[in-house]
Amino acid sequence: MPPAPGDREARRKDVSEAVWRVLADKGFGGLTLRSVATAMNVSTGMLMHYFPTKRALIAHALDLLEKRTAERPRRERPAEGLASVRAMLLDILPLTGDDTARNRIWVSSWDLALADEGLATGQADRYTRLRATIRPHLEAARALGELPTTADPEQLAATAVAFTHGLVVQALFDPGRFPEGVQAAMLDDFLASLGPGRT
Amino acid sequence: MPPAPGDREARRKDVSEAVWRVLADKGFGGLTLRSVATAMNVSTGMLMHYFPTKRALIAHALDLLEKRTAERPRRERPAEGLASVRAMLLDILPLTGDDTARNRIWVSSWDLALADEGLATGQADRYTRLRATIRPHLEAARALGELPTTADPEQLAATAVAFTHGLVVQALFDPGRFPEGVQAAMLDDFLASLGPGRT
DNA sequence: TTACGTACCGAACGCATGTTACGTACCTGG
DNA sequence: CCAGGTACGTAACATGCGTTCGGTACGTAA
Repeated sequence: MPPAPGDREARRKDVSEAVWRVLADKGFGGLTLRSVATAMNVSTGMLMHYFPTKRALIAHALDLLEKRTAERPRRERPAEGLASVRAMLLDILPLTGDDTARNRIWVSSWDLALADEGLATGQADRYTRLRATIRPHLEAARALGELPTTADPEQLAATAVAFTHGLVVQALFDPGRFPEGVQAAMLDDFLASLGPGRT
Repeated sequence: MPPAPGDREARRKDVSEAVWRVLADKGFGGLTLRSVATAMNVSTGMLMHYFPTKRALIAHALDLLEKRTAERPRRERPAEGLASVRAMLLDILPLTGDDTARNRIWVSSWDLALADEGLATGQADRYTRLRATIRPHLEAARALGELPTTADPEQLAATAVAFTHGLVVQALFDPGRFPEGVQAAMLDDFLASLGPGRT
């Protein structure tokens, strides 16, 4: 029997940490077995014990990205409606260092995803799920009178996601111009513009 | 003297075409001297005659991307104000095959740009210029009463760019869900929501 | 104890990459 | 005509990559 049955998951966690560090400052283009190995001061052969091929490592990196995104600390959800949408989008924006790293890695993964059909549909599904998560809150907002009665929640969800991720990209490239306050103000103005009150 | 002084630029144009083809379906991660060479049925040595190093080839690819973006066919600009902004943003969205390829290559370049400080500031500057191009039209729109008098043109330009590029990314990954009509409708609704009329 | 399977290292392999060197064809200037 | 420089192609080079292989240490099972 294996000498340390519980260590295996612990080791994989160590590898995950090293993969994350590499991705955060080199991106997927700089993700290599040796870079990960030297980042945790082990040999490449050790990596192969836990991830038999590089595809497996990349798959693990993407899983890790999705997992860390799902398990990131989130704001409490305030009252239903646009306030909830605001909290969800604030949780996406690169306001803290961790958020910045996570977003940076997501953007980096797009190069890979666009070149691989399987990864591309995975990313498309992820967007679909994100819109589906936001949509009920927009429906609630409409019911509360925070949106025009003619508003299309599905389309608005796509618009909100578009605004948010477009802001993410601009903020990643020019963090000095998009500090936390600016991002929050842009989000608030964007959400306010969705409100009813026009002819 | 060189045997064909005018051919040099013609040859570089051929190389550009091959580089473009490679980028369009492999991205920057798949841009290699041999992939370009085989894409135009020549040897790698021939490439080195025109681009002595790979950095030069990458720099040329980025220049090409910027040039093709700048020189792409554009809609006529209608009346000043939001209608002009609409035309500018429509010119960005991936509505045609060429637009899709161009946007795909831009997104692919972000992985490279985020890992290289020089390229990152270049991309940041590009965004600054794009916002600066849109901003005067937003000021005109405000003067025309198409925007609230309290509107901040610089911030609105950033918001419009964010919405547009966020939509670009979603559309690239899920073109079936974002056909031309959907993208245009989203843009129109987004611009309409900026209008005055609220308390 | 022995036997065995796991964990891991270090070195090597095969391959693709960027780059360089050498050779040849060709056009141009004298 | 010839001399020389340019435009390639061919072949080799060194490097870094993913992957494989033998070997050692160790803990468990019998």
